[in-house]
Amino acid sequence: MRYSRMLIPTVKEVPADAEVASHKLMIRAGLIRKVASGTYIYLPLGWRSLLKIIAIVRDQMDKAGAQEILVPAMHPVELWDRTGRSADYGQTLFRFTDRHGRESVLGPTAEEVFTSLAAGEINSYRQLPVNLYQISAKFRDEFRPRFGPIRSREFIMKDAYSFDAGPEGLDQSYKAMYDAYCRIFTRCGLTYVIVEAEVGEMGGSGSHQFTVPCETGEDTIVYTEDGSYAANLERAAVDPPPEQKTNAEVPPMQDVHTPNIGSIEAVCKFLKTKPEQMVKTLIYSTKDKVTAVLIRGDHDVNEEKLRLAVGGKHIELSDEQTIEKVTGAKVGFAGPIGIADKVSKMIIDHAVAAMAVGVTGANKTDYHIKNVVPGRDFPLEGENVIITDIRFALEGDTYNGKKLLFKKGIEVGQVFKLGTKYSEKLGAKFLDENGAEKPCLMGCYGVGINRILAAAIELGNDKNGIIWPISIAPFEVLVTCVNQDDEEVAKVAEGIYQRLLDSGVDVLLDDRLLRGGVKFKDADLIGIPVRVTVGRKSVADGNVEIKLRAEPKIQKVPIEKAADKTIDLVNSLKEKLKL
RNA sequence: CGGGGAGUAGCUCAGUUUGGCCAGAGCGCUGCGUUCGGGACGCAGAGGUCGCAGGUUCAAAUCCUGUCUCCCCGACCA
Repeated sequence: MRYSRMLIPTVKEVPADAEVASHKLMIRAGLIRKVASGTYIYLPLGWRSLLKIIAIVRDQMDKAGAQEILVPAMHPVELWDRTGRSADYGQTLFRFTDRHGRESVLGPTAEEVFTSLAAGEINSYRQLPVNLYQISAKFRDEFRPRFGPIRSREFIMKDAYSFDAGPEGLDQSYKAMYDAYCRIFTRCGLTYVIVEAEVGEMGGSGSHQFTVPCETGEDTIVYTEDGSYAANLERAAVDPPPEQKTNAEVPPMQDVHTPNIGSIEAVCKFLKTKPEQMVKTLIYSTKDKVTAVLIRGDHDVNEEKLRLAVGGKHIELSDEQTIEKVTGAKVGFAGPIGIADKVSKMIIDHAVAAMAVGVTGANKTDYHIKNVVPGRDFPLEGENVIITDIRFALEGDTYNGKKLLFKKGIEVGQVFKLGTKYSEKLGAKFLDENGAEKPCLMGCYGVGINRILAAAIELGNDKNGIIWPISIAPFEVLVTCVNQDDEEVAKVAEGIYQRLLDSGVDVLLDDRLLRGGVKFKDADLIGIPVRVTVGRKSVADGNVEIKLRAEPKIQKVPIEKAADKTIDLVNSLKEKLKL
């Protein structure tokens, strides 16, 4: 391609609404433009990179035995109602009504559609296993789209769904995808970590998340230094803290007047105590039941862990009315004393159970209680009392006695063992060799195509611009003709360009009638891995210059050897990515 | 949805406090000339319903009301 004919609108000024490096550079290098909040146009350079990522993903999926299909982005809402996810997904699900009044959703993922396909077409164990995938636009009405393409409302995802006859088969399918993902991310030039992940609203029995560590990531991964444990924050388990003992006998509970002081912070200031001495009592609701949740003042509830503690049901904070009804007090003054009888379950974080004494709400507006002793003043055992781990890990907590460390990252892929959640609800059943009807065991596997692009830029950039891994760079080689108006120079550049083209190299020729400085700045900004510089200076000596974007070194090469040398460099860069 | 901020030229922004001067600057764009290996310079030019709708006023980018959009922080989220 010729630069002079391409739409590559680079900009000097840093865009006002971009925060992170990848977002800024994608705009500056002319890869994307925003259309509306969370929706982006991919311009020629950006789209070329996405296509290369897609090609890598497709290649690896096909090699892993999966088959590509395409399903509609528009799904009838009934499918989502049948699995209950229409409600569970809540407002993140884009919905619309057509002229006949039929309600549809824009697919944020496609378990329902793939499973209903399997329900119709797969009837026998002889057809299993099967793994189907698509690469297509997905839609999520994010609460807050941000960081450009890292969290957008429309994005491209590769989603695969495996169907197996038994658990061993599922394990194999899962492993095949897991291994394919490792190859995909390696070939895309990413460094990544694999962590245990929570299954969330997906449902199922196990999951791994592929995350690219970088400062600007939205995900937090939790790991031990020795590498024996790694999980994402939603999942990360913590040890119960050692039981605290007090030497002295704790005096009886005592009400304290705390007018209009409801927040942990305010109460601590007022009572001159610390958040870790407080017990927060939160009222949660499932569909029809109310649960009291006790957690230490300095901890936060991990709703995924909480969801598991109540048997995997959807759970959310109760509304104000319910809280006031249960506690008999305004929001901010809930406490554990005497509440066990008023709720269906009382779930106590094990850090609370380990406390010797604490401060709690009094279930009385404007009052708190001092000298509360777990076990003495509220029950630690009983039919409806559960003591477990329901909080988010904090840096410095331990798991299996080892200190937990945190790292930020961008999630680029996740694999799930779904089991029979969807196949049962949507009737994806088959007859086994004994003629017995069984639901398929499913797995699902997602790759965020756009996020790979963003993550690669987060990892590969300097103050001058992007530094692409060659596998997903919009072009492999840039031939910069420094003096386009000099016939001799232009001819040399053109010759090298043609030879590279003929050899199948993905090459861009900067043939614009511009000053050298502008071309060099653009070259660094768009970050093509190999640059061949053709200018009067060196052509006079019969040479051109070859430079890698990632390295400062410039080497002079005779004109006639330039193309071959360039091809060698391209091949060695590809080799490093195991291509 | 709660809190904060912003909408003025293609882009980045000034002007709004205290209504009145022709609605401005830099970058980008067009033409001409000089320049030409790290975002050159000079001259000439094009480009704006000041987010939108009402209102107040002799007069509104500026004041008032409503509304839309975008960004940041938070809760939520594969």
